[in-house]
Amino acid sequence: MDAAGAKSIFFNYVKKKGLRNTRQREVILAKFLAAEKHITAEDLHNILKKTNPDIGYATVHRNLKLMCDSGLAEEIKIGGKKARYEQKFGHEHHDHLICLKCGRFTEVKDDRIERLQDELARAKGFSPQRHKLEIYGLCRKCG
Amino acid sequence: MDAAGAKSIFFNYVKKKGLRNTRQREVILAKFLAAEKHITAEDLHNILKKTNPDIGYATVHRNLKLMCDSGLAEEIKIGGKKARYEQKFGHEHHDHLICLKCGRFTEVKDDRIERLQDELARAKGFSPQRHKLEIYGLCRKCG
DNA sequence: TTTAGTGCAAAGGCTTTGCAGATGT
DNA sequence: ACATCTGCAAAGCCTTTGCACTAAA
Repeated sequence: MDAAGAKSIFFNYVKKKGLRNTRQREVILAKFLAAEKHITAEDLHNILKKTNPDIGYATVHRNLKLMCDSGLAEEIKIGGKKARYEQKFGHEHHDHLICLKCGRFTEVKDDRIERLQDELARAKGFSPQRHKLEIYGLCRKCG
Repeated sequence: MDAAGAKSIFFNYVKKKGLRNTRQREVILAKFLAAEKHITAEDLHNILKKTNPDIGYATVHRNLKLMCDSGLAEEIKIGGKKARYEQKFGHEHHDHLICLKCGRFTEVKDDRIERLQDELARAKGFSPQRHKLEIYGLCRKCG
């Protein structure tokens, strides 16, 4: 699915909720979709300031939260540092390899692990809904 | 290993680092070891206040950090909320099932998952050191 | 007696909220 | 019109730090 698709998902959600389609909301969404994978609210705000210096930090936060509610974005916090936001749409679930030296993330996924996680949870009488797997270590460059 | 063993690990570390063995340090450690598995700094501070009302919050934080450095404790942050501290000692690595309704944690572990994680990382040229797996869903009671 | 440790309060770092004015619908 | 949205600044929340004093070694 392309950015236009994501846009319509988001604005359908907004409409359904009786919320409004503002100039800021539109540009925040557009820049978010065009941005790198794991962006912070601050980074996004900085990008926005170039073209829309009037947009406030709070508005960026409010809209990122709304994007998460709509299912378009997901908040991830790594190491208790500031939140990062990831596009979920057209972007299937994955886990992260996080380099302890350079801090870069790599996305990975393994169906066998996914399946085992599910089994493991169910074996404990738990109904899994989602999960987060982060593997910390050294990447190829830093190792 | 018992609490006495944990204590000596910690104070050996403290000594080796040229640090000191204070009254506060001793009681913070003792209460931490006696406390529930995933305690927050605030909870620990509250417990301490009962017997040692003079101990400050900052001191609790400072000592929890020291316990982490010594390898005795581990800081875990779940959902970006306040940090929780876990006893690592005599307590092998495990993952967490986290109930979205009641918030309770359950510890789980599966060697097959551990192995696959390792393989997966290495296949990407990554040298894994540690990882964190959190599975969110509903526990038996809340499901 | 020297240097780490402590308690307090203040400062940080990030996120959230209150408010008055602006703006979609 | 009227409720949502926005920008600003202030407040929150938790953690960390600066400082003068206390206390290990």
